[in-house]
Amino acid sequence: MVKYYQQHDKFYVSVDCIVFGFDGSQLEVLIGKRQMDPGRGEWSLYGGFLEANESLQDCAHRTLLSLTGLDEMYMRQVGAFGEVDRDPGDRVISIAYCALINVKDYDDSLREKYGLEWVTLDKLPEMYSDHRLMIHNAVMQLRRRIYTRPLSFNLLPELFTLTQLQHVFEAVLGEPIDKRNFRKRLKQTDIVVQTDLIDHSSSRSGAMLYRFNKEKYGEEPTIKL
Amino acid sequence: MVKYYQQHDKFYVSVDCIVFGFDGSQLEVLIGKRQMDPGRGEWSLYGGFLEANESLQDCAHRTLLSLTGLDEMYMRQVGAFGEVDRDPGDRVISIAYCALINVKDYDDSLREKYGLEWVTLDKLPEMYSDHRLMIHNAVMQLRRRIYTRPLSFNLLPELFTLTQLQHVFEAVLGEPIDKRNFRKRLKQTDIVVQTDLIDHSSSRSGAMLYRFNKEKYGEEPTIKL
DNA sequence: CCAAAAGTGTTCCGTCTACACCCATGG
DNA sequence: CCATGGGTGTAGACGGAACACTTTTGG
Repeated sequence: MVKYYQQHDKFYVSVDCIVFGFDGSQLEVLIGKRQMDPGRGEWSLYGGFLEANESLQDCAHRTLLSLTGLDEMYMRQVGAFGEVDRDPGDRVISIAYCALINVKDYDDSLREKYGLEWVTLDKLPEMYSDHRLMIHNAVMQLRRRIYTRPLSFNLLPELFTLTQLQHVFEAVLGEPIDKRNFRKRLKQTDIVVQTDLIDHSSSRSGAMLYRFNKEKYGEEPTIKL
Repeated sequence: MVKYYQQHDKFYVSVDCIVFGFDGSQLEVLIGKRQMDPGRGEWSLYGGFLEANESLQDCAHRTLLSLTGLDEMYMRQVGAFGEVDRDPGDRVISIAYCALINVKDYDDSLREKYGLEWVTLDKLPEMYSDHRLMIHNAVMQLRRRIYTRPLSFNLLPELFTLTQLQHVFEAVLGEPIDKRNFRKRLKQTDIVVQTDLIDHSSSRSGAMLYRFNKEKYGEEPTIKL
């Protein structure tokens, strides 16, 4: 094979994953203490180096699969980070991806295996490299998109109550939402479907369980909430 | 220096620039026929390979400076593109940046030197690699941001009429806007300042010239238009 | 004098917001 | 029986959309 670009520099390329979960009232991020040098022991996102035969998406997917055991999840590129000295180990270009998962689906033994912790956004520690900026950008992206894309459901179980869904919105946006207005808007879309099941875990009288209307919103379309 | 990441693969990293201009009624992109193999002769964005001592931003800036002769311009990352076979020459990870320039400021001899053409969005030809996708994503980003960030001014001269400004919005959004409503909203912000100059180039009776209120909107803040 | 673009307000309608009470149930 | 969270409707404010005519002046 002809080598066209030989005269140019090559770089390490990595993917860093911002994994968001929801603890019932707040957004959480999965972070761990770095287990390699440099920066061993600093709080860090989980990432991996790009390999020759995989796309950026593939790399993010592979990283997230090993990390969570989950194969299908919401995943989206946040952006590329390329400051010269962003990584103290060597020059690394990193592409940040954010993922949303339902904490209940998450295999906690994997969390322990990798030494990871769920940390709520308001308690984020100082972090390795530019990982804090990555998280910040990911949150901003989430906020912009939550009202127009059906992504909140990725943070919830298959069945959820409307109150839980509202809590997700409040956690992402960082501000309270009026219950009646929220439900009114929901009803105007057909984005959630009522089931005949009732959840008794959080209320004496029980709350209706809903599910996301997957058929109509498969490919991340635009919604209006 | 200790080499921490030696066991990992390295990649060529490039920056591709989507340069938008405005011809008075439509958005245009600066593209050229590729002057190197592979893909020689195909329509392509202008890009450059990342060098060891520069950040992604720096690389985009360097590329745009050599291309346009302009040193300060609106520039923003669109995203990273990393499909395995996206570039027929070799594996290249490319970060797309979009820039907005005022065509009048542009040194046309540079355009000819690099063999570039202004092409309106509705006449985009087939393009090299994934450059069409990059342009598409850049346009979508522009549309999302135009009402909340003061970026339209980058496509116009220092002094402009309100009609010109409206045409920029219409070109970006791809749909007509009501003149009176547009001006009413503009007035509610203090984003433009009227000058006492009159433009006679497009009208018998002349139109007031305005300028962007730079002092208040220096660091790309949020506006509401 | 006429063609062409600039400039200017009002009304209506729909949307968003604020707001409070009853219900059902498990303990 | 009572504490807790679930569920529901309305009125008023606000913002966005639709809409047409007058003015200016260069040719």
